[in-house]
Amino acid sequence: MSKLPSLKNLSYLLALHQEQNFNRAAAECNVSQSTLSSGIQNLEEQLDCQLIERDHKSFLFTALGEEIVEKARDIISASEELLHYAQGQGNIMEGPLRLGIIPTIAPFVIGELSKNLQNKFPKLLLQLSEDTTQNLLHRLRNGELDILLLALPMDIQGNQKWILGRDPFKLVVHKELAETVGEPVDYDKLPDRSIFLLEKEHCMTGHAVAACQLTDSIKMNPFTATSLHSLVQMADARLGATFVPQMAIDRGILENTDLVSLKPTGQEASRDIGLVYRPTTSRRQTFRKIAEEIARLLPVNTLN
Amino acid sequence: MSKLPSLKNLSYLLALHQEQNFNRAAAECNVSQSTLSSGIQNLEEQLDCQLIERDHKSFLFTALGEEIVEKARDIISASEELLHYAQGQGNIMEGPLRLGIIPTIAPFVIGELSKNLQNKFPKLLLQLSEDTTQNLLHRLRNGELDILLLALPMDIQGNQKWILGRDPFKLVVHKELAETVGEPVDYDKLPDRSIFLLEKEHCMTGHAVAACQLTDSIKMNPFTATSLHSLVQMADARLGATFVPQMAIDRGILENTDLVSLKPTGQEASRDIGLVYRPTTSRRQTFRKIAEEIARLLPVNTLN
DNA sequence: TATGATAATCGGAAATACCAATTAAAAACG
DNA sequence: CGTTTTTAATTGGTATTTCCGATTATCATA
Repeated sequence: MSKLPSLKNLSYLLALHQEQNFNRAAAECNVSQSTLSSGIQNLEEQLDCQLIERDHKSFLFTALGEEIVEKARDIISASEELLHYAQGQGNIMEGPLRLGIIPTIAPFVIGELSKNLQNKFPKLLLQLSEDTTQNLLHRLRNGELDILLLALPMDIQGNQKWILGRDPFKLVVHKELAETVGEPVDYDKLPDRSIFLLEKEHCMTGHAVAACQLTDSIKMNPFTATSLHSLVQMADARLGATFVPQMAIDRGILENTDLVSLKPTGQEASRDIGLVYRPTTSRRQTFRKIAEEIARLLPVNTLN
Repeated sequence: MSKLPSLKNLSYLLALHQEQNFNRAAAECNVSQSTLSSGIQNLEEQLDCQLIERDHKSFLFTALGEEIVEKARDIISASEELLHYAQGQGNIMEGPLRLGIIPTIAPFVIGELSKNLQNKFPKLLLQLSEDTTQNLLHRLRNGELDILLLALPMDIQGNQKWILGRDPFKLVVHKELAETVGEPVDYDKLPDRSIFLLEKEHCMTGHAVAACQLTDSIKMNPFTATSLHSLVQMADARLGATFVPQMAIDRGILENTDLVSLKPTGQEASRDIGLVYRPTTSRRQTFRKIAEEIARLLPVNTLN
């Protein structure tokens, strides 16, 4: 049997893939350019295949090379995890944990979550990152993040998930409008173009429209906001109505406003909140404990 | 950041864990005993923890050591998989595939299966292994096998599964007895102690009893057989009745006998057939293709 | 045509991996 | 009870590997 590739060479390959440049990749690995260059050649020899196509100045990863990079990433991160696990004497709730959260969830959980985790697992180093679902999934794949807190349903590609709980949507209107709309909401009683939503980059827009059975698009205003807090301000200024998730209301987003929240049309007008991770992770147990902590903070906890 | 452990040292650790002896482990790795010894010490130093307790003659793996072994196994096998994948130029249906099958499934699928796989994937090297569910699960965990074909429901521990299809149970009796029993079967019409089953090591016994709603244990004969073929022979000799899975009948297990098969009591008197694999595998795509091939051979294919 | 950037190559130095032989300690045996 | 066998650790020396700095070759571009 031929010799296994060395982790060192695999990490050279990853650095090269990330930097797309031998010098920078070498610097990244704290080795000389010549070392990295021969490391890659060495690897190609051992694997008996071409990983990069060289055209005498620059280079390109081959299709096979890209696939090897994917696999190498898993191996390197599993090795890092082993190292970290051993050095922590088997304590799984120790060291860095990189958690990505979408903007329509983050502000309403990170306060409580980081406080609780700090108390229960003082050696855990929570590193939060707020971004859109698509960017987060990309960064999870890259190994830049460990787990994601997302709203579902959603195409999570090759990843795995746990559904932690449910977060109902509420229609938020100025209190002087509440009477005319009724409860559950009759959208027909709202003026045309009076419902404001977030930019389409935010998955909440789609989730809210689907969950609340808001099919009549004439009711929607073409202006889109970039944050829930903006939407609330607009509603408070009597520009119209909007949807707000229950968890935001629980954390007081409507305080100091003249807004009221109404139950929207639709039996279960809600989004699911889930934790997403790579299927190849070796930290399921750690993630599970994080899942339990987050689930306790949700309006409806459905983690089994 | 401290240096990653080398794959070489991790493989020394695995060999030591398997052999529980430095000399044999060293031989296994084709290195001298001193090399392996210092390799392990090296690893302990790098990981900054004690992996084995030495008592001046023998040694014992520490709890942490055992856990590190588990993780190391995943890393080594992922690396082997990467190597193999690269050397096969990305062809996932190439090289050895170690498949474990329980004895109440194996004889009825391996013929067709290996023929079909041979045709479709001539470079695939199928290595079959027949054993009980418990032993197979143990060997899967050890990395000795890649995937298992089992009957479900079953505690598959930390592993993952695909349900491939359903396999109905039939009550098999001598044709002269068929009239008196009726269809669907009325167990009360059978003499006491007239139902023969397999040894309790075979999961089929439990599955058949549960699925066919055979609660009245007085009907069962305390003698237990070691194979379905024995059971059939006993039924043919008019010693009693027995349960046989549809897939066995489809493959002609009742040919050249005077037996008939009857539909047992119970709406869906059947077992599920599933493929089980380690959650940390990197060969899902390969396994999926195997799953499709197997599913086509089952009485009821439910693979989505 | 010169300049700068890039990746590959080469030769020597440093680090390491490895082995054979030896030691130390305990277990098995007579 | 002493001898032999088995086991893992240690030691010292050798072979191998890894790594770097310097150099070369190639191309882009100024």
